[in-house]
Amino acid sequence: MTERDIEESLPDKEKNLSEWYSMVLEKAEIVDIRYGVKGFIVYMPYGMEIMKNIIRLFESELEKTGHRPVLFPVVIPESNLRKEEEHVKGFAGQVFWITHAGYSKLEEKLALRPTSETAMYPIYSLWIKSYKDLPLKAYQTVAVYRYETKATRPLLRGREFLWIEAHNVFRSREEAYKQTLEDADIFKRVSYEKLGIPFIHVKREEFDKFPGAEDTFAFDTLMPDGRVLQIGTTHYLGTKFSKVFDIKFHDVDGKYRYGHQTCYGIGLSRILASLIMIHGDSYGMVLPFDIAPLQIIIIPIPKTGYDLNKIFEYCDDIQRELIDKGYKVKVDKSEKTPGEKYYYYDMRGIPIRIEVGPFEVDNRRVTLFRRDLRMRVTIPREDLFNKIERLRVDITENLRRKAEDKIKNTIKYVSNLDELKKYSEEGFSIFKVHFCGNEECAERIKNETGGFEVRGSGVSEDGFNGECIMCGKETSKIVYLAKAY
RNA sequence: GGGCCCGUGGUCUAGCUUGGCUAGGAUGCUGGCCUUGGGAGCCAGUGGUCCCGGGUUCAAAUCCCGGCGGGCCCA
Repeated sequence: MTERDIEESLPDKEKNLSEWYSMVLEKAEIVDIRYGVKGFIVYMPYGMEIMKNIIRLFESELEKTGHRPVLFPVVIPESNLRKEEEHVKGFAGQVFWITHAGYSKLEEKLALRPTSETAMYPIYSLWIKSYKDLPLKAYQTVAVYRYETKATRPLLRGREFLWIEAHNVFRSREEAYKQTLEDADIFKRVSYEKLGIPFIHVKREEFDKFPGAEDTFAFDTLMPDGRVLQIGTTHYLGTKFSKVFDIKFHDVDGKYRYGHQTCYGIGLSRILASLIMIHGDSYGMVLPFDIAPLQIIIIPIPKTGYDLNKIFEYCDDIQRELIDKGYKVKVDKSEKTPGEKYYYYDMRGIPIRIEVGPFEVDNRRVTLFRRDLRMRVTIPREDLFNKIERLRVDITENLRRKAEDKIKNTIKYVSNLDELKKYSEEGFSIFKVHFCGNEECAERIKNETGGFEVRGSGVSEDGFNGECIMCGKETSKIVYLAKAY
C-alpha cells in the first residue's frame, strides 16, 4: 500500500471539533440548517439515505425480537398528556402546543408529542384484555418535538428530532426487566457492531430518571472532544403508567393485573451525529461499509491518445460484477477531473474507490483505495471480488476497534477529586468513582470539577466497597462521571 | 441560564468604524476551447427583497431600536 501527501480540506477535527462538524454537515450535504426556525433542520438526500440505512438496521433487529411496527398520531390531547403526574412535570416546560385551527380556538389544546407514552397507552388499554395479548411489543420511527431551552445544535440537540420508540407491555416485572437487557443487546448489535459506535451501558441515578420511570438505563457514547452523548435509553416503567391508563389484563387465575411496561428510545439523529464525529477525519466523513448509501465508487482516468471507451467498458464490467454480488456501486463518468472526484467521494465517506486508467486496463489490474486508512493498492482484476469481501469486514472492524480503544483508554477509576483533576489534565475524560447516590453530592461534584456529571452505574459491572468521592460516606456503588452534551 | 460574534447573487465573502460611485471578489451554474493518476487553465454568459420591521437622514448594506435566524465560549 502507498500513501501520499494530500492537501486536507477541513480544519483539524481534534483541535476544532465544532467547526469541523459544521463544515462536514455542509460539504457532505447531510443536513441544511437554513430552514429558518430554531432547532428545526432539513435532512438532505445524502443525509437521509444514511439515516434510512441506520433505521433499517434497528428496525430489522426490533422485528427479529418480536416488535411490530405501529404509527400513532403526532398530536396528544392535553388531558392525556397530563394523566401521569411525574411525566407531565418532566416535560411541561418543553411541550409545543396547538391551540388554534383555522379561525377557531381549539376546545382542548393538542400537544405535539415530546414522546409517545401518553399517545399510545390509552389505545394499549383497549388492545389488551387477556394475558394472551401479552407481551405486546411495538415500535414506531417518528419525529418528536421538544421546546429545548438550551442551545440547539444540528442533529445533536434539536426541537424536532428523529427516533425509534418501542413500547412494550408484559405480564411480570421479570419479563419487563429482561426486555431492558434485550434493548441493550439490540443497541450493541447495531450501534457497536454495524456502525462501530461503542457505548457505555449505565443505570441512571434516581434523580436522573426519565419522568415517570421506575428505572432508566442509558447508552452513552464518547465524542472526540471527550464529552459523552446519550444516544439511547430504555426504561422500566413498572405499573405506573398502566395504572393511570388502565392497561390491565385478565390473568390465568381469573384476576385482573396491571401490565409491566418498558419503553425504549433510539436517538437516530444523535447516532448520525456520532457516526460523523467518531469516524470522520480531515477529509470528511468515513462510513462503515454496511450503511454507506454508495459503497464503491469507480473513477475512470482518461488519457489523451487512449481510447476512453475502452476505459469505460472496463469500468462497466467491474460495476456489473460487483452489482451482481450485491454491492452498491457507481461509475462516475462525469467530466470533472479525477482529483476533484476523489475529494468529493472522500468528503462523503464512500468506503472504497476503484481507479481505472490505461495502466489498469492494459495490465488487467485494478487500483483500490480504502477511505478509512487512506491507502491504495493495485491488484489483479481477478482478485477484485475477494479483496472487496475482505475490505467490507476490515473497514467496519477497523473503525469499531479505533473507536473502542479510544473510549476504553479514556476511562479511569479515581478515589478523590485531586486525582480526578490530575488525570483529567492528562487527557482522561470518563471517570469511575464511588458515589453515595445523593443528588446534592452529584451537584457538588459537577460544580467542583468544572462540569463532570454523574452518568450512572455500569450495568452488570462488579463493584467494591469505597467512600463517596464527595461526602466520604461508605458505599459499594460506582458511577461514571463525564462531561456531557 | 450568562457572555461574545455574525446575517450581502446558489455558496463563501469585501464594503459597515467615518452614510453618498453601476454593491467588489472568489466559488458555483450555462456555453465553448483545452485537459484529466489528489480540488487544472482560458474565454464568454448567468445570477442580488444587502435577514425582517420600524426609526434617524436630502440620502441607509452602513447609524439607532425591536424581532427572527445562525455560530462560538462559559455555567
